[in-house]
Amino acid sequence: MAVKSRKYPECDTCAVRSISFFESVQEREFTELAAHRDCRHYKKNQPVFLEGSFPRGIFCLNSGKVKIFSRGAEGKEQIIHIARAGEVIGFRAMFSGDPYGVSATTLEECAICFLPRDDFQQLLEHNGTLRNEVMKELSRELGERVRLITNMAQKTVRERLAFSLLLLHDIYREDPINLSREDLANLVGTATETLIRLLKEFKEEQLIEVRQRKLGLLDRVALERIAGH
Amino acid sequence: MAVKSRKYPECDTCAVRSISFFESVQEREFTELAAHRDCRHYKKNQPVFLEGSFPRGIFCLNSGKVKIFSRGAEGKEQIIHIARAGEVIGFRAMFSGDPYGVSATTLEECAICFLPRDDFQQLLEHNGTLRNEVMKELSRELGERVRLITNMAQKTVRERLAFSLLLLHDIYREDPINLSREDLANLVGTATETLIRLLKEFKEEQLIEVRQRKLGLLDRVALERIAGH
DNA sequence: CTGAAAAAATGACATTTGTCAGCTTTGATA
DNA sequence: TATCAAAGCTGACAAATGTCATTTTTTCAG
Repeated sequence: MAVKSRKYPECDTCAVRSISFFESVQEREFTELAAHRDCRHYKKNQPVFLEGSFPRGIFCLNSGKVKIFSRGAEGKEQIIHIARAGEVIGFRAMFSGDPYGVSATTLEECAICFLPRDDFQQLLEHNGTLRNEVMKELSRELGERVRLITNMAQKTVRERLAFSLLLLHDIYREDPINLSREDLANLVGTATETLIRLLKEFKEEQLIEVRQRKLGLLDRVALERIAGH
Repeated sequence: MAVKSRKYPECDTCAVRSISFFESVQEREFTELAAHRDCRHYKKNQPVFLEGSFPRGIFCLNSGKVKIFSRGAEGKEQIIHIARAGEVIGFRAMFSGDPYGVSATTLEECAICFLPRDDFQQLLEHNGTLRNEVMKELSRELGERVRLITNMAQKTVRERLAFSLLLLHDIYREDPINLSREDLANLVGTATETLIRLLKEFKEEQLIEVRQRKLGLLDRVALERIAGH
C-alpha cells in the first residue's frame, strides 16, 4: 500500500507546476491547494487508481513514472501512456462522470500528491485560464490518441517498436529506458516473445544497446526512418 | 464544392440540439447563434475540413454522415469515427490551437452548419454549463479512443470487424450500413481484400446479410460474442 | 444503351505474428 | 549462499494477414 511520508515534496517546487496545466495557477491559489493535498510515496508496481472505480480527485506525479493502461479481453494490459514527473493524471474521468476507463500503476518508486475532486473543481470554476489549459490538454491528448490508433492499425510491429522507443526516449531522457519486456510488449501491442525477438534484431542492427535489461538508443535517425516519422 | 442552399434547416429544430453538447444552450442564446451560422449542402464524398489546416469554427451536422479520419504512412486513411446527424465536429483542434489532426469527408449528402470560432468561444465564455458539457464530451471521446487503441492492438481482424459492425449499427440505426468496402476496411484497420473475405464468412455464417452492397445485421448476439464486448 | 472506370471479389502466395513448450538467467530472500 | 520464482530468451510451428495479379460486377457519364 501507499505510504504517507513525512518528507514529501513542496508544491511550489514541484515539477507539476512547470509541465502541466497547473502552470497557469497563481502562487496564492497554489498555496491554498497545497493545504488540501495528500502526498504519498509509492513503491514500484503499486496501483494508483483502478479501471472501473470512481475518481475522487486527481493525482500529481511529483517523481517517478506511472503506466496508464486499459485491459482488453482476457485482461491483457494495453499501455496507453507513460506519465513522467510533473504530469497530472486521472482527471479525464472526473469530467465525464464515468468510472475510470484506465488503470494507473507505478513503474518505479514515486511521490504522488492527491488533490480532492471538490478542491480541483472549485479551482476550475474560478480560474478561466486553468479551464482553457485543461481543455487544451484534453484536446492535445485526443490528438495523440488518434495518432496511436492509426499506428496500431497500420504499422507493423517492427515499426511500432521503433516508434515506441523514440517515444520512451522522450520520457526517460538521459536515463536508459527501464521497462520490463512484458510492459514494452503491452505498449507496442504485441506478444512478449515477438517483442524480444525484435529487440534482438534492433540490437544486431546497432540501433539500440542493452545493458542490464535497460535500453539505450544508438541510432535515433535510423529508428525514426523505421517508425515512419 | 459545398453549395449554399436557400432551404437550409432551422437551428431550433436541428438534431444538433438534442444529441450534442448544445443541449445546454438556452433558446435565446441559440437564436443569436443562428444568425451567425452558415449552412451548406454537401454532396457525397466532399471534404468538410482537412488534416493540417487551421480551424476557423465548428461544424454542426444537420443531416447525413461524415467520416473522420487521419492518414498514416503512404496516406492510407484510418477512420477514427463516423459522425451522424446531430453531432458537432471539428471542435477539438480549436482548443488545442493546433491544426486539424484529422480530416472530415461526407459519406452521403449532408446539410452542415458552420459556426465561426469567435461566436463559439464567446458562447463558451458566458455559459458554464456548456463548458462543462464540452469538457465532458472531450473526456468521453478520450475514453472511446482508449477502447479503440486497445481493440486495434489486441483483437484480431475478425473480432474488430464484428465490433465495427455493431458500432455502425448504432450509427445507421434502422438503415442498412452503407459503406464502401474500402471505407469499412479503413475503419476496421485491415486490407480491403481481407475485409471482403471476412464479410463473406460472416454472410455464410448468417451473421449479416448483404443487399446491393449494403449490410444488415442478422445475429447481433453472435456478433457481440465475436467482438468480445 | 454503351463503354469506360471504379468497386468488388477471388486466387495464389509470402510474410508476419502469435502460441506453446521448454530452457536460461536474474534477483530476491530465507 | 542456496533456493525458488519471475523474467528473459529460444525454437518450432500454425494461423492470420497482407500483397499482387486477375476477373467480375456495378456505376455512371455521354
